[in-house]
Amino acid sequence: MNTAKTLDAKSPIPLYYQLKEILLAKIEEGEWKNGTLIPTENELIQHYQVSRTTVREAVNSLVAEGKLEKKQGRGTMVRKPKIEPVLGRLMGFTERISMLGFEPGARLIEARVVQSSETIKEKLQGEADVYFVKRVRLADDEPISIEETYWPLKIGKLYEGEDLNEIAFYPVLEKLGYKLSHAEEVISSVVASKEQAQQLNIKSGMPLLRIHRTTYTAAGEAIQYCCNYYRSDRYSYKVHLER
Amino acid sequence: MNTAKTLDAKSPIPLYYQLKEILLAKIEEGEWKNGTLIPTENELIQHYQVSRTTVREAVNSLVAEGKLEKKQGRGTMVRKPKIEPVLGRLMGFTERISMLGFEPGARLIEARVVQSSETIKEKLQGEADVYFVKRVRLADDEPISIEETYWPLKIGKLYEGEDLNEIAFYPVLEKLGYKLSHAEEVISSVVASKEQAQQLNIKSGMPLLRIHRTTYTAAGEAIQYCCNYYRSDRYSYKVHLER
DNA sequence: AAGTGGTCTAGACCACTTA
DNA sequence: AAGTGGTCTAGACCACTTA
Repeated sequence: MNTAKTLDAKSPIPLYYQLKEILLAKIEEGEWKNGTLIPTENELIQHYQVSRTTVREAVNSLVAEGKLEKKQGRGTMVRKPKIEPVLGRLMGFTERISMLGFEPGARLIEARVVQSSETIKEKLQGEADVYFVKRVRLADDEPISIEETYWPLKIGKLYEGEDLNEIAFYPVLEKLGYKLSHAEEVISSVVASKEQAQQLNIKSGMPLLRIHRTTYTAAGEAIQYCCNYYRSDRYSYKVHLER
Repeated sequence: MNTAKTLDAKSPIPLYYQLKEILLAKIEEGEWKNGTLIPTENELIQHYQVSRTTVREAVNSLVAEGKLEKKQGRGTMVRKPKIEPVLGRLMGFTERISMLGFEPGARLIEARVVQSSETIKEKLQGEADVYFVKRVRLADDEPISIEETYWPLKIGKLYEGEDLNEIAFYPVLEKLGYKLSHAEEVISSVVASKEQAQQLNIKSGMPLLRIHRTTYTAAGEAIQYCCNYYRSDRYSYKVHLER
């Protein structure tokens, strides 16, 4: 039990920070399980031989990070992993649909190099030619959306040889070391064309949610532009707003 | 200068919190300008006759909220207002449209007490009757959306006597001390009914962006449920996602 | 060198939860 | 009644910034 690391008072690293790291390790390594109470302030004071202020500083910063939760009179608890803050998180179709509890799928319509339109050029910061992939996306084998993606050629190359009826784009990129950072989306409403209706197995004239997305790497480079058309009867878009 | 409020040691409100509110007021009322240094910890200790711990607790919580910024050896500064994080911010139509550079407006269609449907009951946490307001919203005198809002009766009462062809809801609530906290939205796509098309001055069958919003107060109470139908040719919804 | 915030101690009384 | 975290005091030494 008392394998506990001790704090180094001579270190330039503040005591509260050393303690915080120790507590964090116990949480992440599962020594302290979700929902259980951690030792009380007095126990931590005794154990690590520091003042209450120091203990509180360590614990409070973990509370601020959402790792711990304090209740006056009761104790300090390891926080159950929050219900994934799903909203506002950049995800691909595969990831999103899996998370919603469906089996993701794809049906390739076409994949080829095309000339950039003006829009594409603007979004992808001037690429003359781009790699275009068009797929119907499925959830539990039912068509949910039409996905039209445009990639800079150097990215497109990475997908050659991959089975476009199968792959999810983002995991491939991340495995190759690309760091996705954020995306901007513009959402609007359109009615299904005859072709779209057929591909989505709905009647033409039905409303579709159209989502344009531009995705950026951590370096600030636009790495993807896509246009997705979602069946509005099977998919809705959720947003969380803060005042 | 020394019109400063003093702290009430006998109040059940903690000293650090009283102090925090005082500091916050000085920032928001502009007594302390953006980018200037606020009094030092020692000055605050002297002035308010509290311990350093208490001062630090007040200041640190404002630092956590982004209102202040500390620099060791230099002092504590009022933080310049961030480049408005417009996306993801809960705003009413009036605020949003103004920000986009248009003149907001409204045309009242109806306002009355109605029985709650099952949906409304669920969203507004069980209210039996609700105050319903339906308006067409305008930007530069052009119809942009149809706004159907449902309010708990006690909130609805606040709008009686107000000119519903004029008012923006949120500012009224906030002036009355209601603290809006956040909202959840569900976005989908629909086609305009004949009536909607007429109200929005478009053809029926045109696509509309439908946005359901449930708004919550800081107390966690659902204070508004609304359903907005936006012309998709004049309005699009922007979202920022983080990986 | 003087002044700032950063870290830390030892102690006190309190409100709240649980047994 | 005992134990928890919440608030608060008075004091100390430190690293960093500025003059």
